[in-house]
Amino acid sequence: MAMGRPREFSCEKALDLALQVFWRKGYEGASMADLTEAMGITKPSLYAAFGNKEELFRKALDRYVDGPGGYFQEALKKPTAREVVSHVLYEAAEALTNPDNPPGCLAVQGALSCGDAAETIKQELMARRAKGETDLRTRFERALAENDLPDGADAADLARYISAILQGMAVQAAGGADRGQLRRIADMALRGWPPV
Amino acid sequence: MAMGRPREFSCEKALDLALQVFWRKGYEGASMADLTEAMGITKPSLYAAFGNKEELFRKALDRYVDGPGGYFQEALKKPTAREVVSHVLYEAAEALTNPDNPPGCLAVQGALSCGDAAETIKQELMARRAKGETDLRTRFERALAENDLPDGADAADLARYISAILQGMAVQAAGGADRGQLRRIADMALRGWPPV
DNA sequence: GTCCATCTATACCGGACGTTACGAATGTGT
DNA sequence: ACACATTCGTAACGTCCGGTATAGATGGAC
Repeated sequence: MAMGRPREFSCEKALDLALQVFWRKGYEGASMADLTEAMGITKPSLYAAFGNKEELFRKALDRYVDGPGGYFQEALKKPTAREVVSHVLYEAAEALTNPDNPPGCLAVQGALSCGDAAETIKQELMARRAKGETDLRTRFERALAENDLPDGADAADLARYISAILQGMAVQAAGGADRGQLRRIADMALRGWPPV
Repeated sequence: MAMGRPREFSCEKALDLALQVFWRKGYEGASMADLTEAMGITKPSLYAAFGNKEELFRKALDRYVDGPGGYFQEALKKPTAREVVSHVLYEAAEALTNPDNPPGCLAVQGALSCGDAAETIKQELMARRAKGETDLRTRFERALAENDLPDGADAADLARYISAILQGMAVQAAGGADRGQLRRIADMALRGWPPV
C-alpha cells in the first residue's frame, strides 16, 4: 500500500505543535517560519502534508475543538440546564488557564480582527463561535420543553448571554487572569442563573 | 511662530481615520498602505507627523479612549454602583454597535494575540484593560464604604466580573451581534446584580 | 524679493512574508 | 537488483512589509 519514502514525522504531533503556535500568536501573527520551527519540519514538508497556511489552521482548529475545546460539547450532555451552565463555566475556567496550553481560547483570539488576507479565517472563527452558541440554544430549548427553565425565558438570549460570559472569560485569560479569578467569575454568573 | 510650509491635513482628522482602520483590522492587520490610503496622506507625511506605526497606534488608542470608549469613564461617575453597572453595560451595547464605527472594542480586538513584532502593543492593550478594571474596582470599593454594595462583596471580583461581561459583549459585537442582542445581554447581567 | 524651515511626493531600501522548483534521499513492490 | 513513488532539504521565487533618502513645492520671516 504505502508507496515511496515514508514521512519522518507524525502528522498529529505536528498538528498539535502548530495548534500551540496559532493559539499563542493568532493566525496572522504565526509566520510559516514560526510554524515549521515549532513543528520540527521544513516548509515543503508542511505544504505537502497540510496544503497551505489556511488549511493548516483549519486542521489545527478542528483538533482544538475536539481536544482542548472539547469541554463545551461535553457540557451540553449534562442532564439539567443548570448543570450544563455550571460545567461549561467551570471547565472553561480550567481549560482557559491550562498551563500546558496558551491562555485563552483559539476561537476567540485566533483572528478577532485581521487584515484582508485573513478575512476568510475570521469568518470561519465567527461561524464556529456561532455554532457553539446555536448548540447551546438548542440545549436550552430542550430544557424549556422539559420545564427545566422558567417559562418565558428565551433560549437564544440565554445562549448568547452564556456565550458572552465564556468569551469574556477568554479575554480575561488572554489578559493574564488566573484560574481562581476565572472560577470566581463563574461563581458570580452562576449565582444569578437563570436570569429569569 | 509657525515656520516653513504648513501641513495640508488635520492631524486629528487623520488620527480619527487611522483609528477606524486599526479598529477594523487590528494592529497587525492594518498595513501602512491601508493607513495612508484611509488617511489621505503619503507615508513620509505620516512618519513625520506620528513617528511610526506603533506610535500612531498609541495615539489612535488615546483618541479611542477619550472618544468612542469614553462611556466607560463616564459611567464611573454615576452615584450608585447599580447605576454605574447599568450605564456601562447599556452604553457599551450602544458603542459596540455604533454604525459609524467598526463593531467591537479596539482595546479587545486591537491585538488580542499577535506575532513578536506586535508584542508591545498587546502588552499596552492588556495594561489598558487592566486599568479599566482597576478603575471599576476602585469605584466599587467606594460603593462598599458607602454601604452601596452588600457587606462581604469583593470589589476586585465584581470589577473582574463586569469587565468580563463587557469584553464578552465586545466579542459578540465583533461576531455580528446587533444592538438589541447586546442590550438583552445587559438586561440579564443586570438582573443578577449584585451577585451577592 | 529672498531666505529658509517645513511639508509633499516619488522612488527606493533591506528584510520578511507565503509559496514552490528542483534534485538528492529513502523505502516499497516486483 | 531494479524501478518507482514519495519525502526531504536547499535555495530561490515574487510580493508585500515597515521605514527612509532625496528632491521639489510652499509659504512665513525679514
